Amino acid sequence: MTSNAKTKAPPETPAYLSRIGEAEAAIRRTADRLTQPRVAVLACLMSLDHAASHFDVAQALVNHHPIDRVTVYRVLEWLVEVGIAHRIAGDDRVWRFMINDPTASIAPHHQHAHFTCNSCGQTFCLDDVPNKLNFRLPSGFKPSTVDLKFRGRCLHCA
Amino acid sequence: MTSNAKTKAPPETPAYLSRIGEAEAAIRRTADRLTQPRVAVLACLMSLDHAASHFDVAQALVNHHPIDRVTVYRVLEWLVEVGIAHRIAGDDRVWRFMINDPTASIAPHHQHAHFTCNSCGQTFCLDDVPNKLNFRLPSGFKPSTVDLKFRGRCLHCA
DNA sequence: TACATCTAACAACTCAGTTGCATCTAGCGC
DNA sequence: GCGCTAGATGCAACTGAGTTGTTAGATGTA
Repeated sequence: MTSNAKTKAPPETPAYLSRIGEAEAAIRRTADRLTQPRVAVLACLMSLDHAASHFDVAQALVNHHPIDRVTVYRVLEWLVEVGIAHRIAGDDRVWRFMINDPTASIAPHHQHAHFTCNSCGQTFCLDDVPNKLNFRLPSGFKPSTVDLKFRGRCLHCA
Repeated sequence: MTSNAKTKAPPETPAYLSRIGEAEAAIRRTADRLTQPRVAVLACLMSLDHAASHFDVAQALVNHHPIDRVTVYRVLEWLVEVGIAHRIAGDDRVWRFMINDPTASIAPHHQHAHFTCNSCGQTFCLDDVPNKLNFRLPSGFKPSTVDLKFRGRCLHCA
């Protein structure tokens, strides 16, 4: 990256680079292999406070860790499989991914809440869903998981 | 439809046919045109107690009212636009549609709950979401709508 | 270091949903 | 009842997210 095509310097140190070590440690804790794409994708998710699509991740890594889009899909799927991340179905038919809260690692996200901002479009993960919502299901319905989704304005756009 | 190609009689009167009149009346209440596809699609949705995808609708109508799939998409979108139906984003990246409760026609479905059955895969609409769930959002988040989604076993599969 | 196994990259594919455009028709005026 | 016109339908082609198959390459272990 030279200066001939750009007039002002791009941000040369993306936030996710500082999470590389943390990501490596988390991947080592799984029984699976430590690879560059896994580290980069996980570090990227760790650096965000909101859910990211496969495209967001690939875009964030394109300068320092260019990764094939199929690999991004597979790594994200693997992160969900090993319990490091979870996926969120958006309104635009796009999966978004977010790191699980490590403090809730035993039964991650069986009770879940998300907030999607109508202004910036980002989805945030809200933990601490109470075990008993004051909602009465019709008789005959036996729920096993609950997903609570809010829409409105996030703290950045308020 | 004669008996030469079939050995046993198919169900010749799909449930939606009995809703044709009701559907026509609802469409007349809008300012828009009364067309065969609109009537058929709306009658089909009216005959179901669960949410249907565009494919489900097209499939249900294929014998008596074969409709182009693009038209199904457009009619479903129109039904949402005029407030007769609403759409639900599923976990399989497929939109599903369901009639709005006419008794809640003023502010339809700003507070909404759905139940997706892990066994039969169908999505049901649960009305009567309380105005105040006992859930505290982090400060800075200003919600305008809530969508509560349960997963488990429905009353048919329990 | 050699090897077996798992992973990444590439290409091609599937499928839900969209767009463009020509044709048709519901509803209105006459 | 007839003709006109805005708006709806049907067809074909497209888009874009996500998946699958296969081969080459990287990883961890003996």
